Amino acid sequence: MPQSTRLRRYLEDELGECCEEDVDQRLAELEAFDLGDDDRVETDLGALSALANDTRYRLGRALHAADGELCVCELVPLVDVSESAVSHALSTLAEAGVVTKRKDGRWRMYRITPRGTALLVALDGTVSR
Amino acid sequence: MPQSTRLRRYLEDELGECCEEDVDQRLAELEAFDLGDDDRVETDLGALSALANDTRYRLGRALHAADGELCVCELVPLVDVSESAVSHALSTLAEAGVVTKRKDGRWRMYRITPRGTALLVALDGTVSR
DNA sequence: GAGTCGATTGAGGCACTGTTCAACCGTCTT
DNA sequence: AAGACGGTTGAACAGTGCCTCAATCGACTC
Repeated sequence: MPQSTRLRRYLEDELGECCEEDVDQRLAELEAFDLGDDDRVETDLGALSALANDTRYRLGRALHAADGELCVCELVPLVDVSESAVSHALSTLAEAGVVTKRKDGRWRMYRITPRGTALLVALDGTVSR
Repeated sequence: MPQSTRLRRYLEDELGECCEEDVDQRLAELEAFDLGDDDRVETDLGALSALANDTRYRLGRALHAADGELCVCELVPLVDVSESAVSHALSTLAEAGVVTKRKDGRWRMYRITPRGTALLVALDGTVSR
């Protein structure tokens, strides 16, 4: 963490003039927030980014509502893009761990994962507030 | 929903040859998945998009870990971008309902919202699966 | 094995995102 | 009132993202 005189000033202000020690402790606390390991961050960003798109969000919603497998041909009519776009979208979702993919003859079946479900439930549980 | 002969074929296949009635019912079910009202979708996409960026995600994490208000000057050292970028990022997060903003003299305080917390907790509860 | 079908893949183009830089806005100090 | 300070805002530009089109692949049918 680079030196930040502004931060130091703020902390001295907030913690009162008490002592240098408290300021240092707070600086250490703040520094600790930073240590999300990068793999974890990348994975989380992947999941969030995957759902952060109209098409993919709607596909996720459909799979969540279906509460089971859906075939690509069932998903295509639910969104307003080409079949190719749906395939791209499902691929992105799968790579992000939001859905799983299964072959069944010439049909491809998709199912939402616990992670995808958890994110949608989190949104449902916090509507407008 | 546009006509989809492929879908109809799939449903007849899956449901067995039983009867036309079941196929129609299934089609109605699928159609029902679609009716997420658009405002809701937009809001959800806003929240997901807000967190789907390295800088904003880390800021959200820090505010979540802090479990209370943090000042901009405390957040700047935690991410590797300019102070201006942090301001932009916090503004985006606030507009998306992921954080709240409060003025305190010349300091600006930010705090994570229940919605932001819920999303991060959802991710934490579903690591690598 | 030729043809059909469901679905995926890659290329290309346009729109959007995220950052920095510079100017600016309130607040506090002196 | 002048200046310092914390923070925000807008413009500009590079980098991504998301879609469509065309080609392709594997599975099934005849």
